[in-house]
Amino acid sequence: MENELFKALADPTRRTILEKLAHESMNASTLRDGMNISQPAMSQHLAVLCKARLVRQERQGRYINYEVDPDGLVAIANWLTRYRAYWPQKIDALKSLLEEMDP
Amino acid sequence: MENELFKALADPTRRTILEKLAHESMNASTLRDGMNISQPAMSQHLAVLCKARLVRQERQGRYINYEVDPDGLVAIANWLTRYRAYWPQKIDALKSLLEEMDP
DNA sequence: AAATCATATAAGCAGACACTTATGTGATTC
DNA sequence: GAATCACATAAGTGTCTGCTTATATGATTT
Repeated sequence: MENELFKALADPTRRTILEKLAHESMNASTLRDGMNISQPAMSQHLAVLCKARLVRQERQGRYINYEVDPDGLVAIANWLTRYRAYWPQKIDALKSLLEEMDP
Repeated sequence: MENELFKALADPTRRTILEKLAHESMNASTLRDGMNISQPAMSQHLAVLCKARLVRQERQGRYINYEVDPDGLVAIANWLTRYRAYWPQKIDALKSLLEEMDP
């Protein structure tokens, strides 16, 4: 759902979590390193991100490994397409996005 | 600022306003048509959207005309580029985004 | 210049949200 | 199978947010 997606992204702590996961998948405890946040808080944030399909989990023995879920990102891109008429002529941001993808 | 951007988009009423403006620029009073919302509420929402650079205003005689501001949209696209490694092979959403733009 | 009309601000309130501590669950290891 | 360890849920609290009504601002029109 669209609302869950944007609400999930509205919190800076969750965006930080997402960015960390984009760099490397890891479990919840490792995610906490360097972030001044309690264990339940991290658990709650991850639940919100999972529900928004921005993150997905996969049990890995004793730990649960969290990783970026492309589904949520695609949903944002889809949302952005509604405003394609308003892109400026120079779309550097989109250009770089494209260069990384196979046509 | 990134936080203002996502917080602005986190509210469904504001996303509705943005979508209406994407279809056609208009003033605040016209925007209210069909939306069960008070005049001050609309004014406050527009202020938030303007601050996030998703909407810009331009006085037009007696009215103020509001329109989509590409700056905010580009900022989202920029943010998305951080996760380009996670795009799936089939990127229909992005494809359609590109097809509308001149290379 | 006075009146009018579109928009902005003030003040206050109810609900949502992010955080905490305490406790529960559930898989793994010894 | 009992202990352990990662993670989830419960319950409570302060703050933020979006809404309202009332009032102010500020440009336009007569």
